[in-house]
Amino acid sequence: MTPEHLSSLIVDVLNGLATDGALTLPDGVPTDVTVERPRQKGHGDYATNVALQLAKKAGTNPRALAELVKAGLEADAGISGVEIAGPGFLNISVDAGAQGQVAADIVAAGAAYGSSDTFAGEKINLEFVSANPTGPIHIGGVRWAAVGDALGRIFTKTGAEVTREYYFNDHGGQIDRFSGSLLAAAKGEPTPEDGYGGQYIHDIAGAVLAQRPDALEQDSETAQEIFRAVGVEMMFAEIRQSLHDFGVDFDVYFHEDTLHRSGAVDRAVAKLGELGNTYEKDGAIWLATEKFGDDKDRVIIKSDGQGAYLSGDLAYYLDKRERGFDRCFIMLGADHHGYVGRMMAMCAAFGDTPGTNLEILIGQMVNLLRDGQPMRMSKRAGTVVTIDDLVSAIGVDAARYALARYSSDSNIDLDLDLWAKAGNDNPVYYVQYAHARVASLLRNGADLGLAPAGDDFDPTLLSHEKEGELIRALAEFPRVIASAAELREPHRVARYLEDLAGTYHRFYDSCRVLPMGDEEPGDLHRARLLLVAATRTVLANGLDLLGVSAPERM
RNA sequence: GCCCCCGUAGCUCAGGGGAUAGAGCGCCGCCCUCCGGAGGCGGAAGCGCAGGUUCGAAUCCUGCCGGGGGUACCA
Repeated sequence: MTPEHLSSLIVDVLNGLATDGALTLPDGVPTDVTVERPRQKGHGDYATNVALQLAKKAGTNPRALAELVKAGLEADAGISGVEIAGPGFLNISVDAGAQGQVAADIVAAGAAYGSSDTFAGEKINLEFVSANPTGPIHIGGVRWAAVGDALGRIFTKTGAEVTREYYFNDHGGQIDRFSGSLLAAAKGEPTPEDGYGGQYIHDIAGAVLAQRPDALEQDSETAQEIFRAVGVEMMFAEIRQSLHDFGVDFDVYFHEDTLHRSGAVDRAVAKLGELGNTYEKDGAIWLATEKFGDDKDRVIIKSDGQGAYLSGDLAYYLDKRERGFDRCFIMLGADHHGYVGRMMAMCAAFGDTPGTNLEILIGQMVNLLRDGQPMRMSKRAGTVVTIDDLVSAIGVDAARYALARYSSDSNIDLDLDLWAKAGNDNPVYYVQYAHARVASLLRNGADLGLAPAGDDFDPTLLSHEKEGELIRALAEFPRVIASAAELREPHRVARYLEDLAGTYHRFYDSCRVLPMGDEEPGDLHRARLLLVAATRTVLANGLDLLGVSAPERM
């Protein structure tokens, strides 16, 4: 008996009452009802507030409706008891056998456990990181590397077809400044006024020269073009490598430049014009975004004929839609939240539905602390903290977990000393350690010739209070994933795993799993071993959703 | 000025309207006769302020206070 089963059972009961005429709901019976785990002991294994929710619509009082539902539920063999409490809550106790069976089901499902069809049939495009190829990925982009990739895994787990995409801004003025900076560095000249500083510029300039020793002998326009083409390619390769090392590989690396070269920008602008959403003013072409909720209209083709930055986004969005993505996600840092209004307006200007066809997620800022002090980052001072710096400081697992365990709505301070520590106060170790302990216990069982219970499994053996709590925690996993997907909040998975680790520890403390001393191995040992195996499955599957390893030993 | 995010325990943070608000760390007091003490049990301690909606608000709405980030024919 999982919460999902219980929920549909309650719906069945409500439908039965409606058919019998005992219940009249103007809006019909809901297809889904809330089933939650009460935090209070004595409130049953599960609780539902359906009677409270529906009483008013049904023209009855909550407790009277609760009585009807109670009678229906008690008829089911998987339910051992139902009580009505407070204003009309139904507190439901589940039969130990029906509950214990969940452990076997989890082990049988294995790596697939937690999957659902919540987003089945959805073609989802996730665009994230998309850091400019003018320097290494800095910490702001890394947050979305961790969270965006986890979100992709979560969507996949809930049945969606996911494409991860990186938009590579290799067009426009900043690229000119980047190549100008490389050229200056190669010549030994100071960094141009509006250029990029930092050691990496010199490194790349040197690398370009090594590849093209003739570069400085060309006229300055040709030379700059060499530095642009080769430098951007090098930067791009470095970014891809860093992301790969971080465990994030994109399906599509999309080059902005191709949109301008292929005429895609012109077509997108023309299309918006046909829809009556552009106009000319002061020699520029404007997109009428204000009527779609933006603060003001935006230039898309500048008066010099060049596409403004937004023009690439228009064409890119259109391209994604033409490739069949009904849901396009763009993940941005809080320093770009000002784009949301114009992007959503742009989406509407194409005749699409903002919030459905286009969804923009904003991640707040990340600060890094070392020795309790914030690491001040400045591009000019060359003190940018990159993805590689973070990984070398705390490792990939800790970095990904640390960035994924907080709501993206919160700005966070990551204490590098804490996250580098092998200890209980480091949440990633807390969860990974639980997995390692579980794996160790299963190994020890195997050494004793004890395997988790198989076909002979008697689920009623798992009737201890702590066993029930652990099983119910494990049974939550699919719902946690589904809600993480629906709310676009991967941190829920991390928090769940931390709770699960605690629940497991309490089970382990109360319930001896392996035989003690010369005790004869029995069915209870093997049943508990099955429950331990189920726990391992969930911990491993959960960590995998975050892109964090599940070590066998630590 | 206007826009976005945040304000919950000493600290870092969870809590998608529900019953007595949680976790980890820190603090106080306990538990090692065997499966990993990176563990378990108990205790002290909290929703920024003021209104509103609701049978019910940390959660939704409004205002204020405090912190962070934005507000280009740059990309």
